[in-house]
Amino acid sequence: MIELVFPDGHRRRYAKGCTGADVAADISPSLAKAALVVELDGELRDLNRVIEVSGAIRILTIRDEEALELIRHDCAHVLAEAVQELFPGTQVTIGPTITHGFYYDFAREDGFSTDDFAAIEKRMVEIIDRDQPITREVWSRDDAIALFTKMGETFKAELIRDLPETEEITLYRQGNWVDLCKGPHLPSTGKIPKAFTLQKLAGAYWRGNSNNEMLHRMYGTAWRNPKELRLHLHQLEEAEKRDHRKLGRDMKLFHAQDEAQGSIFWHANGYQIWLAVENYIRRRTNEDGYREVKTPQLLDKKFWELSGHWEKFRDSMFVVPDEVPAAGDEGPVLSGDGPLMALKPMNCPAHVQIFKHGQKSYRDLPLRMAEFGCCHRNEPHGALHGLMRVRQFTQDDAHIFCTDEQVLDETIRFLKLFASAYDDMGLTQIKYRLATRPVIRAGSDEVWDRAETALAEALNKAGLEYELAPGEGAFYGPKLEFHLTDAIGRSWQCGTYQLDYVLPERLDASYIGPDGDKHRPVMLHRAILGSMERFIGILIEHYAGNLPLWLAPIQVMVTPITSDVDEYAQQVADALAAAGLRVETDLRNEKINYKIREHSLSKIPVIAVVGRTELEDGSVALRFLGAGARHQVMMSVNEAITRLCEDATPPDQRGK
RNA sequence: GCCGCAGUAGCUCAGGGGUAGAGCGCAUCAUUGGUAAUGAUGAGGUCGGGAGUUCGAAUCUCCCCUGUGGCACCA
Repeated sequence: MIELVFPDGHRRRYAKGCTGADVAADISPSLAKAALVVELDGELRDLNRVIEVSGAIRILTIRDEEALELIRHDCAHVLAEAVQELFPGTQVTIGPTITHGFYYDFAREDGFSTDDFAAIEKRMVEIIDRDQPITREVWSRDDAIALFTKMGETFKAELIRDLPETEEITLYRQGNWVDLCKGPHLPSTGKIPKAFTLQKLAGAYWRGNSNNEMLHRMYGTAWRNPKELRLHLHQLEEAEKRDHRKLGRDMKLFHAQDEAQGSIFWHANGYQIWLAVENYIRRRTNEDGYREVKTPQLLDKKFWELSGHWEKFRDSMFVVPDEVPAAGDEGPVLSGDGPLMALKPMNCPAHVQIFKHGQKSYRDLPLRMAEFGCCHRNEPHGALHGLMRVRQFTQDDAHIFCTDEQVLDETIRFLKLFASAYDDMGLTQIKYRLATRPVIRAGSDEVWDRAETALAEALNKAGLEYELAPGEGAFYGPKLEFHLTDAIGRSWQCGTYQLDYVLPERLDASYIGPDGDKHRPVMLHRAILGSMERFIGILIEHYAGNLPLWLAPIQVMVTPITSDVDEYAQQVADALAAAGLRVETDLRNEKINYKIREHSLSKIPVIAVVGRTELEDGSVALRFLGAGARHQVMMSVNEAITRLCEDATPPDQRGK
């Protein structure tokens, strides 16, 4: 006999060799029907798997989050079975669950089209209707490899071969279809709710390596019931409305066009956001002991050779020959013989040149050198994405030259500045990552040990939770990465903080120590926002375009109701503008309803409505975005100025 | 760069081997209206580019470009 303990503390004794299904049936017929999987001492197991030992048991139904995960996993299996039935010769590979759904990677010469989805979904429903039991089998490694090899499933055979020796090899069978899988699974295909849909088709490299074969990945989403599915699809549509590319058009912020692929044309409204953000960071860094510099766009290739980037990243640099182009139309414009320069992809070597200019003393350290540096990188075409991934971008960059002993304090100091800036911007969901030494790297292990320890200690002292990203550091040092999420849940790196013992060496930067000898400084590369472009994209999506007043391009729209008050409207606008607010007037011959709608849709935070009443008593009616007409407030022009100026003050200047 | 999808008016999109469509926007006129679309009239596109099939291509085929969703990459 064994004894099972239930979540409510009850204990029951069962014959050794009973299954989860037996236990559920023993409790109630309805539970027997609803049970999908059991959790035994924290391990999820198939309902029909024999329970050999005593332990804590939990019987999971569709209401449990873990069960939803299983449903998604089973959906992936059913998808694979459907695809193999419909497209003979297709090989299966892996099919895990992801947030909100699942995918499955297939190998097939001819690939697939989204036009195939309807037929595949129909077959999936048929497989569910077959309600075939899903059974677990334990196989020996060699037999399993032989089985899949015989079936022509070379990818599966490779997977098994690479499993650790200790791993138990389990196969799951549903009807005639069999797959290598760790499990667990639902008892039968019929338990899968018909609340799934295939969403998209994409290429994905086998084992994530671009040298390997390209597989065909089908993504799907699956839920407990059709209502949940509909809700999820609706949420996706809503999220798309926050897309910065769409809002960028609607709010007249920026555009991109073929002739400057991957670069942004900032319109007046968009550039106003840029300026507000840039000036904010400029104030914050100045206050924190940085000095701002400006360095050249075009630099001789020797700097990139020295830094090591020429070797590693030359294929994504814009290289420019230093040569007078041919004046005539005949023949090539450039001979190609000129010495090579490159548009800077980063600011570091240029900052080192400033550091090296004139002798530096240990008394100058830490030396914090900042630049809003415009950089160019020839990103792969498939990587370009709105403002998030561009070929020309501006970093709120800075380099701190310091001694080894100063690294910890500087890191803590930076983390404080960083956290406070993001707080002011209203961004709270930040993922901190510590990226450690990559396989190919410069510098000794001892140096890396020291650098990684310093960053981890600073994070701990700053009280920040972080995740480790082993092997993802830069070749010259470990990094801290600061990631933010866009409207549809994609994660983007914004800020960065990198420790570098290599570049000062390679570019021969030194300072005179108290001992009178030359020493190497440590270089800290850091950016709070990262790329201005990407950060603004994130801000737009975070606020769904409804930017706080201090960031909004147009803060107030003064709108007369009839044309008799046009002159007064202009006076009000002039008074607000004189107080430093960004104001426009809408004197068009349109009805007030129309104007309110239009300015609300273009996300202008405050509409100042003026009519005859306001003209008579020298007032304005302020209508705030999202609050509606009921919450509008009447006040004198002077009161409006006081109130709006207060709201429009950047967070770092409040109370000053 | 790789795989899927898309490209028709400024924007959103319909259409589809035989004279290019709608709504919004824009222009003009009328209207002066108190809080999310006033009405009328008009202008605007050789349907992303190139080649091919055809009597005839925006439509079919191929190549290229760009965008887009992923994958890979991201100093």
